[in-house]
Amino acid sequence: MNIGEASGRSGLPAKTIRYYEDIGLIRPDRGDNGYRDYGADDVHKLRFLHRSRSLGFSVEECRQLLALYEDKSRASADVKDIATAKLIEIDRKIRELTELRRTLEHLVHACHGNERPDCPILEELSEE
Amino acid sequence: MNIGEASGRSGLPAKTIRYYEDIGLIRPDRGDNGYRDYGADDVHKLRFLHRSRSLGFSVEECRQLLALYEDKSRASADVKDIATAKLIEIDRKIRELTELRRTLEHLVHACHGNERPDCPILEELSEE
DNA sequence: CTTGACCTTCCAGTAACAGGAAGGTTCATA
DNA sequence: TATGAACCTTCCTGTTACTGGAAGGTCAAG
Repeated sequence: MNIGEASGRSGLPAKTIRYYEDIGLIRPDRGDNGYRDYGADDVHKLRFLHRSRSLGFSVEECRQLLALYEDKSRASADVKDIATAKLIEIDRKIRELTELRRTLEHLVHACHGNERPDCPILEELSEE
Repeated sequence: MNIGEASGRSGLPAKTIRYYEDIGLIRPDRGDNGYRDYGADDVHKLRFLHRSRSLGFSVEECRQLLALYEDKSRASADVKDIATAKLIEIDRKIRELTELRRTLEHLVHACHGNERPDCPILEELSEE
């Protein structure tokens, strides 16, 4: 498929997809007309990139995560180490998002009006 | 306190803190010597910025989130709208992180060796 | 066979910092 | 009192991860 369809299916702008090719993240085939030609597996990778980028992982981290998929012989210890480190990082992000959510919900529902600016939530945020 | 201590307490590099001042996110006092002087509430805001940035919110989104704290009369509907939109976004991020975690864990523990590259996880990732 | 919607490369701009130079301030120590 | 380390300041440049736009080739429909 062309880049437009790959863009539509992955959610990434075509510009970004070309950029990811520039920096060597994805290597689509080329048709005789010079157009990029994406397969279903490319779209999977693009989706994955879209997600992990939006979740605060850097492009280099995404490159590592992607390597976990592409490594055919995933037995090596360093690959496992990377994955384990990412798992810890993901858990931390989930915890922080959950806290952020609680804080925000508190602000919206409970803390309306006059009990500011010395709202206890600000204190709460400074913990840990 | 000076910027160094504010940096230590918030986890943000001093460079970043100065940048956030440049773009109008935080307005610390200045001492007679020209040094920036941060209060405890400033540190709270910096912590908050640190977190929300690392979770994939843009600086402009962080500015909105911060406005929720700073808005003394938080009765206005648009502020509530912003907060509600952020809550939805946070929920989505949590869901996606949870999926990413599951995927990664699967890769590390279950999917080792030869069942690739047509691993079912890639199919799974393409859903939704 | 032209029109519009694709696609291409290339170059410039933006966002969100990070590094480093050049210089002022503060504080412990000699 | 002086000197040196460890702070701080502004300013300017560089990097990352895109984004927009120009200039031009391709393709399917009318």
